[in-house]
Amino acid sequence: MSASSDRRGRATIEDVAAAAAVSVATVSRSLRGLPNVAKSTRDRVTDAATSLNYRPHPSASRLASGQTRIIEIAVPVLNSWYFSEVLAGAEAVLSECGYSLSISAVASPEEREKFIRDAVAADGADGLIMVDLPLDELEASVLAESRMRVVTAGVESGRFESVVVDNVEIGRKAVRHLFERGHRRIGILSGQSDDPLHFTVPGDRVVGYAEQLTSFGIEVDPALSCVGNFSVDGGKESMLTLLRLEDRPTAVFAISDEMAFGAMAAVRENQLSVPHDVAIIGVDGHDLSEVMGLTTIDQHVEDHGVMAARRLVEILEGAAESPLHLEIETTLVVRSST
Amino acid sequence: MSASSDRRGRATIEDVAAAAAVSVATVSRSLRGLPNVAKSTRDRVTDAATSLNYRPHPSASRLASGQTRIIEIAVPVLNSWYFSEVLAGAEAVLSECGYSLSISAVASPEEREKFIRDAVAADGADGLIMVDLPLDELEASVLAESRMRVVTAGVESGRFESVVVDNVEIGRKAVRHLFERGHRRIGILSGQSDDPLHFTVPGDRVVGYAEQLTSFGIEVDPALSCVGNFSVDGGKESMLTLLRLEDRPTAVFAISDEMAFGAMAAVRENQLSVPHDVAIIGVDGHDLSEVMGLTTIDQHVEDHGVMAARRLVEILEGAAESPLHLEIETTLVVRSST
DNA sequence: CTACTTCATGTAAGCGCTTGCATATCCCGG
DNA sequence: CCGGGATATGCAAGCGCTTACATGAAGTAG
Repeated sequence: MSASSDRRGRATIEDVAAAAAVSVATVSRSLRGLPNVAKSTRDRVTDAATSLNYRPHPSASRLASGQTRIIEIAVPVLNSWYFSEVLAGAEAVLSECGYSLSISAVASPEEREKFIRDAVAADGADGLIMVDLPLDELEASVLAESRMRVVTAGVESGRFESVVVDNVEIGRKAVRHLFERGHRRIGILSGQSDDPLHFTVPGDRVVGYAEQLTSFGIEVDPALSCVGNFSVDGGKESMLTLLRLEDRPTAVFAISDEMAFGAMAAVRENQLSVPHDVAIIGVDGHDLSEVMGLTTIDQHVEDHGVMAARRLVEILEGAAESPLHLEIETTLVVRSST
Repeated sequence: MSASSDRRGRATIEDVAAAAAVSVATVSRSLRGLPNVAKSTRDRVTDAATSLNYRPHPSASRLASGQTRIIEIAVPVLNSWYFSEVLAGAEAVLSECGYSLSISAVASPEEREKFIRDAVAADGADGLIMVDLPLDELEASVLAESRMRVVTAGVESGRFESVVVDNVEIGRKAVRHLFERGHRRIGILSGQSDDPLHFTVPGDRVVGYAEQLTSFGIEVDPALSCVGNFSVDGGKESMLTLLRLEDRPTAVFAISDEMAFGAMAAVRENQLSVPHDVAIIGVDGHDLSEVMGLTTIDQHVEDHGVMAARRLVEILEGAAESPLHLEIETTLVVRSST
């Protein structure tokens, strides 16, 4: 109505100031809850802001304050059960705390390196959550020197806080469970363990598997170890390979539930039954594991996101930062597949 | 080293200008590829920028230019197969085109309304993709009056471009397929169809189901219709209900693959077999449908995200905007469940 | 050789906020 | 009745860019 709404739609802090008959400084202070504002003034400002449907312009306040209230989150891929759980957990706490979440898919180590350089140089976020993206020395120091606070999830980084699970223990747990069920010939479907800087999770689980077997006095048979690619298909292919063995395993540890699903399908396709002919245990606590009757080691994935986000917010709001590694407990959920 | 790197880490446009011995205006023009810059100058500037590892400060250039190169994407939930596929598709094209992706989970109509008001008032993005979030009249006009360009996915909005599938046709297709397989008593597992402003997809699929049955001269039996909640568990529960019927269906149309998975589990739990006792068809083209042997109507979900993002970018780069509804074809994939 | 174009570059005014500092007001004890 | 410390508010200088406009340097035609 009045002359204030000239600039198509958006009300600025000046409009509010005019409406409340105060200076823009007072509006800024009032709206952000800073001290030394008279109650009556603050009310007047709040009313004016409300009636104008005013929101501070994000870019302007970011530029002026140097804080963006944006959190970047980088994941290897988006369309995967695991990462969308993490994302969901992180989003819930971040939006609750008034942060925006900006996501990027960072598939390869090259992309990762570029992502980090760009992110740091552009300086567009207050914080960064790296999910299952191991950092090399250079990347870590580039990040450490930036204004951004960093929390990693899924992998430890040494220089930043992280939320992790004990993947070695997961491997042990799985073997222990199968051993208790009477299995002695235990196979494993793992992920690609080639590049330690690409993805360390599979390696650790394999280590735990081998460790526990050894401590049970069982020799680790390389023939029983198959490398899939963390996918349903990968699990299926690998399982088919194992089934073709003369002396095939009586139980199989799939290092992810999705691989386990593939494995179950492979077993059934061979007219064999789970768990009678082959017992299968997975890792994740995937939505579908219950309905599939899959025994799994639940790693409470959504909590990874929740914890990482929570910790990052704490750090940003001033909590002491210590390169501590928050460990999420895993729980064995026994179902009909073992 | 030199006096330029005073401001902890970040190089500003002034540093670049100084290094290249030109004005900041020239740096800006050079780096953004604007015309009227001598080749030699542009090279000098580019070199300086590279060696300083300079990136324009996002907030500053956003404030000055009025463009953010941020796209908001709102989905009902993040941890769902469907939405993470959409997200993955959108992210791929947006990052390719140099946009950042900011995500929000918007669960209820109330949150949706708040989300829209905030987004418009804050004016923090150039564009917005609303996935499976129907807009009421007021919301649509609030959005229409904003600076943001909007594309919807999953639902048509009338006022904005959208990418959709023909959900009625999906219902028909499913019934047609089951009919051709000889089934006459066909049940349906649908989602909650109560609130048309909450989610319209289930309703349309039910309509197609009913339509096709009718046109085959089969009366629609309300007893064969069960409302789940788009989840595996929902599908399982609903299926159990149907199985308890005296005259149970010989085939069931689950309006999502995840519900179909639940249904398959329910059937097996009753010592019955799929497809012998009950045939099941789903919708989605879920990653696991192949391994589960589920017949499904693939709706190429990732493409929804790709198309929505692509169209939004086109609009932002100046393409004519027409409230057209880009329709993604669906394809029946027959497997062992029918 | 001059007048008029073009093209290249610089100048400076914002963009809408935040925030350090200055100013004004009020209340209290002496 | 006055000085001084709180408390409340305003002033104005940025934050790091973009961009309209002014200026300068060449080139071109008459």
